Amino acid sequence: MKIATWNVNSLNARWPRVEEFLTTRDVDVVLLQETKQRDDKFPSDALQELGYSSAHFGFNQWNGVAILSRVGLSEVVRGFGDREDEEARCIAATCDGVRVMSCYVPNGRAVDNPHYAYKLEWLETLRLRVAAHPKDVPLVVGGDFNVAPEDIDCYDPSAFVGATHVTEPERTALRAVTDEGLTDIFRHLYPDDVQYTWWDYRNGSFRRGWGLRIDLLLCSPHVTNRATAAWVDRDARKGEKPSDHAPVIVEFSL
DNA sequence: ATGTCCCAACTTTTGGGA
Repeated sequence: MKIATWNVNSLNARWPRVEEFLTTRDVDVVLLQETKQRDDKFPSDALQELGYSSAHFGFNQWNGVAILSRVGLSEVVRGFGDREDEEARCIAATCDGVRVMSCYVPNGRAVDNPHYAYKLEWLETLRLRVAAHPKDVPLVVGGDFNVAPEDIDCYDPSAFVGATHVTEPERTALRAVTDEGLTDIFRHLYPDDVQYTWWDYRNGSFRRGWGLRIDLLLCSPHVTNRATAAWVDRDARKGEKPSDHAPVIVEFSL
């Protein structure tokens, strides 16, 4: 089984690349973030024609998350349901016995911005949802976490002093999620590999190798113990109209 | 530090977000 996560930065703008990905990468489940769509604009029919059932959670031009699956999709839960002004940042479903969650963690914007506190709160809510998950059901929590877990996941930690994505509170909040029994599968399989998943559109960051590894697949032991490989699909960051994020894929034997 | 991209809108340029 192959599960991918990909922040597409607008599904509408990215449709040709998403279609290319689905027809060439042979993935069973895809977790999307930043679809930037309302549910009624989501291309579920076009996805079905490509062989994927889908579920989407989106209110407007911001955020938006989805799950695509060609191995079944049931028990869909949209969002956390924890606040009146909830944003579309989380959706869960069961695909072939694996519970998957597609997460778009708030960016945080700046350490002194209210959005940063919101980011930490959001991660704590995610931790509670993971803690409440039955331990006998395989779980993969994937998405754009907007946190580089360690310095190895940042092209230049000195350039990020005082910036979001690398601060200790963010890393601690992310670690609190994984401490509930999940494993950052890429780092687990390749402890020393330097790989990034996001490069700013500006400054020629991709060409210069200025990236961060902020898109993660957090796996429960059932999946972690059966994982055979994980990789970043850097080719998806190249070519015509790419997202600023590359997909991350995990392969495991059910 | 900021060389881009994407979206909405009292749209053909601007502002917000990343």
